[in-house]
Amino acid sequence: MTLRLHNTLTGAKDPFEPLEEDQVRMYTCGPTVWNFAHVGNLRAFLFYDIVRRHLQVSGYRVTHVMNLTDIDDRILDQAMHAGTTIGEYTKPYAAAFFEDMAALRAERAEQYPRATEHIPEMVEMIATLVANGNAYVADGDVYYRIASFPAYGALSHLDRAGLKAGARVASDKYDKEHVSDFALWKKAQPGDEKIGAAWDAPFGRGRPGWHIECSAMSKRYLGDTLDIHAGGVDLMFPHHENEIAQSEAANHKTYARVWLHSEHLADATGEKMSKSAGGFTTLRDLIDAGHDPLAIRFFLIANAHYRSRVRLSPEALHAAAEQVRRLREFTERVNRATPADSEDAEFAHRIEQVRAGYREALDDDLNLPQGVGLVFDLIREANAALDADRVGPNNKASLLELIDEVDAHLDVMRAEEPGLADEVERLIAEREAARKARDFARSDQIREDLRTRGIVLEDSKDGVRWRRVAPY
RNA sequence: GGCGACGUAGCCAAGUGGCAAGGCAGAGGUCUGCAAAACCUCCAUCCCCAGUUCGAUUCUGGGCGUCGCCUCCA
Repeated sequence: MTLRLHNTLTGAKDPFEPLEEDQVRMYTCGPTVWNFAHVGNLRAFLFYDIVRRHLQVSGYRVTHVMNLTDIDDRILDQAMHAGTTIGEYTKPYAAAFFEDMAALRAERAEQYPRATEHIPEMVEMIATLVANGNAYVADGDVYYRIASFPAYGALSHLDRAGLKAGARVASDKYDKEHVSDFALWKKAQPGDEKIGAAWDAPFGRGRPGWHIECSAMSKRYLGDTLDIHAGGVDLMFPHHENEIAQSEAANHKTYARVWLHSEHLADATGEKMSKSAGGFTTLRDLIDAGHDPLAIRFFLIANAHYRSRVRLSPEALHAAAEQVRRLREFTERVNRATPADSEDAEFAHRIEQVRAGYREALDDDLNLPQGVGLVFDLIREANAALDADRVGPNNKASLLELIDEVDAHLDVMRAEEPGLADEVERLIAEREAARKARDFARSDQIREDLRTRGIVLEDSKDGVRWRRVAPY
């Protein structure tokens, strides 16, 4: 089965075929670094991670570009209030973004271009649009002339009439030909110089509008036509629509062949989590509350399909943590298992069935939740087989291969444990001595002490094992 | 007002025109010094009403409900 992806442009699951046979050019909308990313933002970023990983699993070389928006109205406001430059203001949030991504085990993109470092590319594209008649200068501002691009609205399936009715709050200070014309360049305002938010351009000193950065930077790093462009659903209109209008008018080429949009994360009340509405949750908040980043990763990528809304709740995070624990327990068990003398042919067949089913689920528009369901089925069967000593060397090898294939997406099973503190090892040894002496009061005392510190001991016939859990 | 999505067990969730995956929580059991882990067993007439069909949770229409986009937003 070949990879099929739900393309917003066609509204269907289309077979995926990149322009070049083995190479995928992917552009994804990254964070605006005006604040910490909230968990909803991170869901989208981890969605990109799954796309990227599955493309690699499928044999493609992936060039993935994710932008950092380090100039926009909110950043200007904040820097102004803080009495600093936009560069200084955004620095910690950009750093926090990379920390969050690392904590969530997202693979790094090939490029993370920043808007403020690509002003010349943007100015050049805007100049082209003006020269082509797709944009006009109005008192130092430059606007995109939507009337010049008939295909406008094709992605979001909104027609012009609908847009006009929707443009409610657009009557501002600007002098636009049409209410839904959007800014490519904004004339410098008093105060912009002081915070480092103004650049020279043929149409006057100012700063870029939001949408132009993606068109300019994707062209710079990936060329005129992208294989995949991904983002959250809320970017579909107007952001992605505007990108298409800009890029296709400037380059006269198809901008992106496949558009992928991930659904929102909802807060506990069921409403979309959003920065502007206030009351959003960051990764830091969840970690401070005792949640394991691996569980958060699992929840965000595997609890629900990427195109369905998912609600953040402590219960859901707990369930995810339990699933991660089970996956990791299983991985360790298979790793240390002593193979049986003979193979179980029927079990071998089951492993292959699940491997095939898992691949099919992922190929079917990245249905990770379905794939994971199959894996849990097999884990139960495999545990039973291990209990009965029916897992031969080949069976074991197949299981390990399956684990690797699944972990190529999940990346939670092989994630390393922090080393044991010497003191903890000493306590385990002391408890073993107590148990041998049948001093169970002392032995239970030690186990309980460790438990309160977040370490669980398990006795087995192969010796004592430990693992970390949330302390209580 | 326009466009769109969704409604599956206590909770999360996948899925299909033919007896409804998986996880969490819960109940009982096996194992264990006690636990833990693991395993076994149990736990759903798929929002409502019509229609199409031999047969619908799955298709069509209507209703109710929730949410998203149309405005900065992953």
